[in-house]
Amino acid sequence: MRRPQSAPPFPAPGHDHGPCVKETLARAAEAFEANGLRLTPLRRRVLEEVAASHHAIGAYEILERLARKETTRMAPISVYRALEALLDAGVVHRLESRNAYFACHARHDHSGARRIVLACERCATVAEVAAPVAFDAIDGAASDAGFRSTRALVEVAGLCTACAAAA
Amino acid sequence: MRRPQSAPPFPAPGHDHGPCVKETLARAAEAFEANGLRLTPLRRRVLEEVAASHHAIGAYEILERLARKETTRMAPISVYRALEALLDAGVVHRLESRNAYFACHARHDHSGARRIVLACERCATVAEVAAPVAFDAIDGAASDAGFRSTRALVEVAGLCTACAAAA
DNA sequence: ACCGATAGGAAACAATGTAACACTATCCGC
DNA sequence: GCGGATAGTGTTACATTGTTTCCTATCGGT
Repeated sequence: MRRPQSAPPFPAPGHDHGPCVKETLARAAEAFEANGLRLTPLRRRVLEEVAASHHAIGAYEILERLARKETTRMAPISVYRALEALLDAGVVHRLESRNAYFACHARHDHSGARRIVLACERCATVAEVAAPVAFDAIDGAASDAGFRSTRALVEVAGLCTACAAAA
Repeated sequence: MRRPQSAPPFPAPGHDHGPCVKETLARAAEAFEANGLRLTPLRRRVLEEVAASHHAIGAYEILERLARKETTRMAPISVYRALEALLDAGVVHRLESRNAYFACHARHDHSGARRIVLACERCATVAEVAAPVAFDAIDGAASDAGFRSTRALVEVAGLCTACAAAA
């Protein structure tokens, strides 16, 4: 059975992105609230930049974009601190293989984070999908090797639906 | 069936490391030869540093260790170029989640590279194991999402046999 | 001898990420 | 309301990781 997706992981090319951002911000507010933390203006601005697309974006790119909008240029550390808070809150993830950050566009459980990341090599769009079988197999292989795994990172490069069709 | 390993992926704590290095160097010479390239002194020295342990090591750490041995300090670019050649030859891999490099201590097929990387959080030892089921599951999940995958990166953090026993 | 491919030295730079310290804001218990 | 604890931010400087550019050398084939 081809497990159906409630929402397609890759957004349609010309989709209305407004709701994506809005929902992400709402989830962020919720997540911070739930941990007794605050979605401050700084964190909100950083999150807005990250969530502005379905691409992974570098920390300095965020810095650059905010600087263009805001007349004052903040220090890198400010962006990194905001990113850390957003990562902890689970509303932003890090694409390790590219040292970049992307917004989590779905309301899922991130304790455990057993989701794989798909990154399109052509359009740079990033999506996450659940893959329990894959993680079970990874844990099994690790365990067979006498390894007690605590966290598995899976990042897949390839072509998203639209780019595969275009190619 | 618990697929048996010809050699245990994690070396015994006090194992004789000499043969590991020797075999890795031999495989490197072979791999370069096969591609019409050369295992030059520089590349050999860099490889020796990487292969000196079963840990992942940073490029600048390699630079540092060579500088200590050699009176002359080379430029970072030299190490990076050597590493690139070694990566291409498949005798060194990169631990993406830590921006570090480790020697491949087994003679396996690198076209495709469907192996997962296990990195001990306590002793920093790195090992690779085959996990065809995991990669099949990853490809399946990607494909279900309409993603055509070309390369999957799997890095697992946890505790190796020895460290799990010690903990 | 000459050519193209391979290899590497030197200097500067680019990109990514942190440490240390000072300060303000907010919340909570009394 | 006061005082301490925690959370959040600014500023400066620094650390780590990786690259661009230009030039020189070496090797193998013709």
